[in-house]
Amino acid sequence: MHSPVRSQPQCSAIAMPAHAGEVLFLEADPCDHVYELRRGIARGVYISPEGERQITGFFFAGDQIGLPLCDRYRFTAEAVTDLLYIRHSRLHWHDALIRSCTEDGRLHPSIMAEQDQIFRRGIIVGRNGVLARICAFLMSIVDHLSMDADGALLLPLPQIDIAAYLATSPETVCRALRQLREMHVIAVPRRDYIAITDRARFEAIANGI
Amino acid sequence: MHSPVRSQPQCSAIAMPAHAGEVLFLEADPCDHVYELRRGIARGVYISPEGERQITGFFFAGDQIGLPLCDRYRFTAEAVTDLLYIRHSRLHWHDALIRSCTEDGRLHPSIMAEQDQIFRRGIIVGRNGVLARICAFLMSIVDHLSMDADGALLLPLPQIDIAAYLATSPETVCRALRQLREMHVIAVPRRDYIAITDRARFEAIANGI
DNA sequence: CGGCCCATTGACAGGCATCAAGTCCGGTGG
DNA sequence: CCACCGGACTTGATGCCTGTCAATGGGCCG
Repeated sequence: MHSPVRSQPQCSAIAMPAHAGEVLFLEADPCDHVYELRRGIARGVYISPEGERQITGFFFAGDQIGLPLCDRYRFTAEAVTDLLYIRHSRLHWHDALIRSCTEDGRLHPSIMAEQDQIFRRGIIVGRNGVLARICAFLMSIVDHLSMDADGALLLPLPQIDIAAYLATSPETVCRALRQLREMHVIAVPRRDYIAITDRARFEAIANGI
Repeated sequence: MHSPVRSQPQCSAIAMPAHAGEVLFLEADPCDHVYELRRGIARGVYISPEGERQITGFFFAGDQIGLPLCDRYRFTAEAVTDLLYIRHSRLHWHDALIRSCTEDGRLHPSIMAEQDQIFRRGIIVGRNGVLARICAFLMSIVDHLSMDADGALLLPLPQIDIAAYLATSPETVCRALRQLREMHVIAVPRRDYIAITDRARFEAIANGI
């Protein structure tokens, strides 16, 4: 069966743009495409039947979003910042999977990466104490953040989204960040920037003191 | 279509027993085997560096435990009740995966099942309100429970484990169950049995009123 | 029968959600 | 260039939820 409509051979050559807030795909849509993020940050959003909004994960450059493990997307994907992404067809991704399976003898790394992320959020949200949750969350994404000249990390995530990820309220996130600032564990030199000033204590809090 | 995976003469012929509390494998052990549960209930346990214990999921008859997506198990697997299980070698499982991949054109269902379970716990734990968490949890496992003659479901899970799954305390679980009983949403005819007496309200609570 | 673990219940304090203002910032339009 | 506007962030006050500690009861197993 050859690819129907969207058989762009140059498919992976052109990165498409998306503006902040834009929707890549909706929950329960048939997963016909895998989105490979090239630049920017995206979020996975799950909305319960009554409108409770949870963020199931954040995606960074290099991540694959919306793997077709089942027929329909389990969450909605939205751009947090402006994006560049590439859209692979489901079949193309499936071929790559089988190739990686038979050649390397291991599963496509993106499957593990996706599951790892979901698993990690479960553990983080399962902690009690907002300080621990925030520090654990920041630790889990710190490797994906770009560092400024003076050592500050660019963190372009609205606190609303952090709250939705950590299953708490924006006010609580704000207060927790202030507390960390007053403890001299982190610093916020500029808007959207954060610096970890006391790494040891930071990790201690993340792991539950 | 002939029966797919289960044609192993020796391997799958003998189901091994395990007693309640027994460990199947430990977190961070190399995942050399996949455990197929035939009878009983098992739990996945994650223990944080400081000893905080979370249950990442429950496994029922038919489930595959410990898929080798990465090199090492991400959680410890323990028997909740007495078990019967079959242990497949990693290679054997991998072969079955590739076969299912190339023949059916879809991934091994167990991968999806595992990810589904992890995802669902994240959503459940992310809710606030213990009543909602408990009802959502029970809804998610009710299909795996066997029903008694009088319509009561066998639920052989200690409240301690339910609490560790829901990221709360055993006392809170007990109080929440009592509250549901007083609301006539559930009934507890015998120890380890539960009956849902008001399905509509039950689902309403599970979904957040 | 004794011991142990689990379930239950009560008392209490602390954390966090919620509501309500107020402030800051970037963007837009005049 | 400036004024305006809307959204995000911040802060305070308040009450409920739930975690914690402690004690009791109950069932199971040795």
